[in-house]
Amino acid sequence: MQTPGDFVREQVTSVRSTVDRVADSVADASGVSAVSSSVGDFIREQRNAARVSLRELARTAGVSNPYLSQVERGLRKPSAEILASIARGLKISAETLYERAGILDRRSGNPDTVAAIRSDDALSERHKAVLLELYETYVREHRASSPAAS
Amino acid sequence: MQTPGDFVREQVTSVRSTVDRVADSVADASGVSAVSSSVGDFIREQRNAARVSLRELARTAGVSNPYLSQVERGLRKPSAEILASIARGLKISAETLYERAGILDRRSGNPDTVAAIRSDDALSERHKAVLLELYETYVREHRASSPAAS
DNA sequence: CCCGGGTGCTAGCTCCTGCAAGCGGAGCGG
DNA sequence: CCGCTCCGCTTGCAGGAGCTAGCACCCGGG
Repeated sequence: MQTPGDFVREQVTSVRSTVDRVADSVADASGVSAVSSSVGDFIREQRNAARVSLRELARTAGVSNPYLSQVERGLRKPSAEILASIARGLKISAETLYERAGILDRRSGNPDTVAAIRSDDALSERHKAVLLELYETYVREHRASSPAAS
Repeated sequence: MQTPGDFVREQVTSVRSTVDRVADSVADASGVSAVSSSVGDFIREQRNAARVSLRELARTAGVSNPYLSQVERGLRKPSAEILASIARGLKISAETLYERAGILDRRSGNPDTVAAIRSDDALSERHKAVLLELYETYVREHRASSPAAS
């Protein structure tokens, strides 16, 4: 029989490829300190953190590369549809970009993520354990890369 | 120019119409009949439910009345900014309109957990993406194994 | 040396959003 | 009947979104 700990490890391993990429961008993110004021800056930051060229992001997002260039530099104000496409290309949530673009107000404060996961009855206990394990790992990484917190 | 009395009356009317609409939608909730396909239909429904004229909504939303007319009839595709203004004028959440407009796909699962992860600033965007992806996978698995959950 | 392919950016165009102006119709007081 | 105000809609236009084509630059290989 498998212990819960083993199961957690197995799950984490199963998403390793994705995590590896994330680890890369986190390692990169240590140098990223500038607070982006506009959406474009934020997009460019995320793109650079992901080590993706402008043209490649344009391709995966289904946008023309000149237009993406102009958006990143703040020369054009992309529509929500384009923002959603870019978010998809960057593998981040559309809400985040909308928020940066000022078309979506920030959601309620800072709820406890751990509590939310623990009390979520759409998850089995084992899945909760996986998510919590991964979550705490990420938080540790984040703290290590941005000591400015607290 | 507007007298203070008019202003008060306007506010009272606004509140009352909101209450009316809530009551309506509650009564409606028993059987959702009118499913609006486009955003415009939904806006018009909400406006009619609020007993507000097109011109008045246009005024409170800060949009021109001809344009609002065209939006409601599906002749124009409003930008997210305009949608946000209209949502404000209708006193409904922007997310709802975005969802109707197809520029925001509401994720599956417990919205509280999703919101918690999204608004957790101890996580990078890419970490959020990983956690959300994993979370959704788990929720789907859970639903598949226990279809009894409503 | 030059060529192919990569990077990001500029020029010019088309299409459509969003607005101001104006239309006909409905209700209401004189 | 006329004049006024509201309703929603149509028209024509300015401006910007988003694209295609092409620019300059850099790098590795023939």
